[in-house]
Amino acid sequence: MNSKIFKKLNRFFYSRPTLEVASDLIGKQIVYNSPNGTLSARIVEVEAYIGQDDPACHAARGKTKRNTVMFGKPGIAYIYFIYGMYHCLNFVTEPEGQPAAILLRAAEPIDNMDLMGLRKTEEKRFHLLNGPGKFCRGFGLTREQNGLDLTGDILYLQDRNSVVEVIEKSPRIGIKVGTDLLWRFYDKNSNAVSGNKKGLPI
DNA sequence: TGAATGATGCGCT
DNA sequence: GCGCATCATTCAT
Repeated sequence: MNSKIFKKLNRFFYSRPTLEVASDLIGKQIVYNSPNGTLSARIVEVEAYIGQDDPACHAARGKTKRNTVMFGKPGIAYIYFIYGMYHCLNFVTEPEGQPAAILLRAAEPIDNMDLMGLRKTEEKRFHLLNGPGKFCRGFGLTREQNGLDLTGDILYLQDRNSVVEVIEKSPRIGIKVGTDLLWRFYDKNSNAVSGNKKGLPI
């Protein structure tokens, strides 16, 4: 079976230093066995949010009901609701007790684009998942999936040995503090990076 | 074609 | 009440 040749990312992968994990995530495949079918995409853009000293991190002012999973074990999905209408998906990193996570900002659709497209039609291929809110909308992820274990069989990441020639770094997007840190990573050669107006036909 | 803005709900002070 | 790890649309240039 195909699943045998792809290695699912395990707990140890996520437990490492967040910036290492973030860089390694570019080119990996995210798979979601949703109620409507299996969706998958190639990750092309992420951002790191690390600990209590990062002013932009949700954990900067301590543990709250919302950010609890960030303080838990690595390899868990942290999903929050934002701007009254969007969701953002993060992967919890670092050993338990060290709050940190990686925001998934953009991906290239692989399997079941039509399912993603049913939620938002007339999209072009590389415009379907090119933003954190758009990714969750395309995949149908909401707070109901907050806390899902990424080492399980519902939502997980795997290594497809996808080639990434150039990983670019930049300041994180959409925040007002911590903008001096170059904690955004993206595949320079992808057309699905957020903010790219071009896009290509399906 | 770049900048400004409205939509919309919830977590946190 | 305020502000937010966003996005699509509108408006000005």
